[in-house]
Amino acid sequence: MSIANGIPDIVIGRLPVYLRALTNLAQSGKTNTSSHELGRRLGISSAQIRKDLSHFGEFGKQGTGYNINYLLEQLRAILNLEQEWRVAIIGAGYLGHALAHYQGFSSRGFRMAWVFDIDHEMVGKKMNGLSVQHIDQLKETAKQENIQMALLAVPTTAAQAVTDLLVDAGIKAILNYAPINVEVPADVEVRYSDPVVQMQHMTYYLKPELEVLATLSRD
Amino acid sequence: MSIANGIPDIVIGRLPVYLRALTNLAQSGKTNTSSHELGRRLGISSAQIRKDLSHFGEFGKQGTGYNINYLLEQLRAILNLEQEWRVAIIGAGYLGHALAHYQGFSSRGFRMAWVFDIDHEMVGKKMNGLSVQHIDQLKETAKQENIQMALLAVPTTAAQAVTDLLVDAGIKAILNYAPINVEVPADVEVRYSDPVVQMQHMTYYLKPELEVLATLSRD
DNA sequence: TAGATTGTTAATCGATTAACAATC
DNA sequence: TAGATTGTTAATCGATTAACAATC
Repeated sequence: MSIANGIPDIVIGRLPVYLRALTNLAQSGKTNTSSHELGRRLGISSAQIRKDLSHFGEFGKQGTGYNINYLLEQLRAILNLEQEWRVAIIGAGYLGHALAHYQGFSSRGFRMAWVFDIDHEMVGKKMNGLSVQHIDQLKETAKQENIQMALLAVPTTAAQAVTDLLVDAGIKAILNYAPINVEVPADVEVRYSDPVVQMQHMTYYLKPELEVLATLSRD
Repeated sequence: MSIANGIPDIVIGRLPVYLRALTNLAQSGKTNTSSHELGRRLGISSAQIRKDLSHFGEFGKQGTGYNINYLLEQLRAILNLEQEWRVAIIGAGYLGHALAHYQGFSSRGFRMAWVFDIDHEMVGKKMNGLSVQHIDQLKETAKQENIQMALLAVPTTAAQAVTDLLVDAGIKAILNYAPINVEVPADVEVRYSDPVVQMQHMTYYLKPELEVLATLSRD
């Protein structure tokens, strides 16, 4: 995570969530909303939403709230989503396959048109119309096609080594699906997507089963 | 997210990350570590790690740090991971397919042995050996098999309706992969996994391309 | 013993919330 | 106008960090 240039990273992290909620509201036919309505939908306070937005300007009107399309435009500009970002999928396994077929990227600012794998057997195979390339070609392709981001969907054991290749290829943002923390230079963004971390977060709040083990451990 | 019973939710959220890092350290053959080493790996301060752990007890020794296996055991106990949690995959599309084939669940406390879909055409098909069931069977199966958690991998348009079915079936924790905030009763945990939200968080920090549009918008 | 590292306290830092004047 | 809602300030609340006595 970058050191935020004045604006807290936790605020930046909420903007895509606002963007998503506003998009959903717009699709349901609404043209206006308020910090209260948005907050209710997201389970956060209206004050927090207004405060977050106030870091970037004034986007609403007293009495009537926010024009959804206008606020969407502004959020897209803030998040640098006025351009299309080019993203490589690294790893042509089941997860890479699912990512290559996911329909939700292009409408939200991302072009996923490249798949790489280290296995020569996979090279040339098609994934949703995309031809799998060998990872050795990454650097050249990344430069040519101006790829700045990668989704890392390789086995845990390969994650750090492949990350090093991504960095060497000039990739500046990595979403890592492998359950391991990778090291990168300070100018490279890394975020993590590990379902088990999220699931284990939830089990803390769940009622454990009553079972023999529980009884035994009471001694 | 639950209201934490005294212990901040943000602390709970870091425990699975500690658990993961410690597991990786153990696998690399180490038996001991320190808050400094762990912090360096995770990019957080050693003080924060010690403070987080201090909410639950004393797990280390002055001078020598932490026994990795002991700390792993303690963290598993805190996160209710001494039992195996049973988890249903909802949606037999590409993502459901990838989840059904993912090898990383069982070793970390989760048994993924059930796949449901709303499409009758999918019912009976096999996914990594699992027979896809119709969503109408969810409630009965969930009770019988004591399923408490679900991974929601259905289209956005179906997410809320299917969530209602999950809640009705007694599911108490949902990891939602659809890019929409769903409403649930207060006793149900929901967390989100939306790659685009993470990617849009990163684009904020990336240098936008220089392009004609950028020049024009400077006026 | 000397060095290392814990657990904890107090201080600092930062984020959230409540409240309200401004104004649509 | 009356009602609604913004943007912002100040107060509150909470999280992080620095420092260190205790002790392995």
